[in-house]
Amino acid sequence: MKIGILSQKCGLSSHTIRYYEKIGLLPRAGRDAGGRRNYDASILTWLAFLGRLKATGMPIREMLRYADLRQSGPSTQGERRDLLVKHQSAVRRALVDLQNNLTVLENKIATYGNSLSTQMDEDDAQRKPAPLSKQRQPA
Amino acid sequence: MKIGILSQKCGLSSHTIRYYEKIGLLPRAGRDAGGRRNYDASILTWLAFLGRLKATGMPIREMLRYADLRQSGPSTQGERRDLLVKHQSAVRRALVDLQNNLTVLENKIATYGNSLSTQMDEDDAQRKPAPLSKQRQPA
DNA sequence: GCTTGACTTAGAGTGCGCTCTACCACCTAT
DNA sequence: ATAGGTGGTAGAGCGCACTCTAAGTCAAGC
Repeated sequence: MKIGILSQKCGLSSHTIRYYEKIGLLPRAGRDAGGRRNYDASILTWLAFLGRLKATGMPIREMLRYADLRQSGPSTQGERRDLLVKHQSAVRRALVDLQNNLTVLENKIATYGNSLSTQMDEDDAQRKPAPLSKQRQPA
Repeated sequence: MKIGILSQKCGLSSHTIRYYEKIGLLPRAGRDAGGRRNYDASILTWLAFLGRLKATGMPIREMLRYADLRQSGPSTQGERRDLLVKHQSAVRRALVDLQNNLTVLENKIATYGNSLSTQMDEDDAQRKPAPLSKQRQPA
């Protein structure tokens, strides 16, 4: 499979695929006679997995760490598992935070609904302070 | 309240607070005789609200839109509500996606658990393709 | 009255994750 | 044989959201 086809199948641009290879997220692809990358379908599984990590907010640095462990063979399975478990916790915290913030947003919208031409001028007057727990936002 | 105190109270750096004012997220602060910003406690409510929007992934452009509507007085309440409702939907979708992706991650970790020294060499072999629904990731 | 430190401005720099450009090589169809 | 499309590399540029620097002002404490 050439890079253009892979690009269509995985939804990343050829540019991005080459970039991923350059930084080490993808293994160096085999080449044809003319030096063009030639992919095996198996790369799609790996790209899909990377997509999951990305969609759950894992920074590229960390994906790289995982990719490196993977390259190093089966002896690194434990470490890889640890990395995923750690990430899992982070995602769970992010999920809880997002849920809380959504609830606050819903309450806020409800007050808008109630106060169409009521006493509210300052729309930012929160009724319930509601815990703004430690956000997962980068410091 | 001077900017340093506000900074401590809201958890943003003085730099960031000035930056927010510069781009229009915060109203131009009143100044003392020496030209220094002097804040009223009410700004904290607004900053907290901005924090919620940020924590739910709203880009600054959109917060700016909201801030501008707010500046324009109560006649913009409907528009502000619409903006929040739209954002709410986006957050809900993001939440569902995150939940799905977390589930996939959990399954993956489970297979790691099962396959300590089993047939698995390629850790990225997914069992169930599991819908990688349209992600909220910027295209 | 002099130092210290929090403040002011404009604007430069940073880190992330791409995204695009320039320019060249190759391959296929007409 | 040539034109167009696809690919290659190196490296510049971009959008976002800050973050920091430089150079100066001002008020308070010793």
